[in-house]
Amino acid sequence: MQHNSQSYRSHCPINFILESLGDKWTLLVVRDLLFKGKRYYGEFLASDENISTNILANRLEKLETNGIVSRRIDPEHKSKIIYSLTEKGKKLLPMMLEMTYWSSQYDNCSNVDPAFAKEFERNREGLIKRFLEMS
Amino acid sequence: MQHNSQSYRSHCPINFILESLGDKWTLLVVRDLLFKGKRYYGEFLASDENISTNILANRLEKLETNGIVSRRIDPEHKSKIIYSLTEKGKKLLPMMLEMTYWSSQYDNCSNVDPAFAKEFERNREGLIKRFLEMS
DNA sequence: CTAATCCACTTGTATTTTGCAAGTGGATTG
DNA sequence: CAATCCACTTGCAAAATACAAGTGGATTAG
Repeated sequence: MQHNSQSYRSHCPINFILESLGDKWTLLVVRDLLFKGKRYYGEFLASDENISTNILANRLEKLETNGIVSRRIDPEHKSKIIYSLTEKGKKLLPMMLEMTYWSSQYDNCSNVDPAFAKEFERNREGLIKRFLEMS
Repeated sequence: MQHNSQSYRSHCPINFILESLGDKWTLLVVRDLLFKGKRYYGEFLASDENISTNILANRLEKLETNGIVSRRIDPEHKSKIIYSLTEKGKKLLPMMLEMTYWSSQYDNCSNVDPAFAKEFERNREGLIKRFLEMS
């Protein structure tokens, strides 16, 4: 499941990120962690896109293997597991915001707050900082 | 193959971009158009990652359907087809540069020029403009 | 103390997508 | 006019995905 340096198709940076995150589900988990404050398996399962439980388990495992997500036991409920983003995971924020901005321009049913696009154009750095403090 | 507004799993912007571009191959084609000046089917086929010809044909079709890539006949060789990015496709550049920057930080075999990361940190807007003029 | 419930998964199976090899058909070149 | 180039298409085996059901340990309710 994990890559060693020889198993990559190439060392192009675009290819590198695609081999870690390039599928239809993985970034939805990152989104839930980054923007929606989700932390539990059951919370990811409950997202609008209806991810299946085996796919979710597999993606969380890959994300942990790749050092993007970490797991720990909830100290208050010892049968629960808390997922969170590592530093490496949090550094995906600027890319995620660019994705959000692009989609807000081209999805005519987008649920992005129109104020976001304006704020992003006007004060991108400030927005990034604010989101980082949140997460 | 194409989406209508009801067929999306959700209207989350991250989900929107994933449904257009979220797989292990599509963005490699965008990369070749954006950064490598490729224009012909055979050039995409020849990339380092070894995309299969049926997958390439399928992804080019989806990209065209989604308005990210356009096709025209090469006026100088009428049996050749030139692929190029639309405006919508070119607007993926900032996201692609964020991906490149992230990978350059975390792939220890990255082939990204170390000067890129420094320039990106120092003068992101200028870099984006320069790349856009190129493409 | 015990039964029911919650939680984070795992398992099984049908369907879909992918990867690989080979082939096609029209335009161009020699 | 035969060979080659180009942009695909086809067939098939292997892998990944979707959906439904089940599991096993910890917590809660009575």
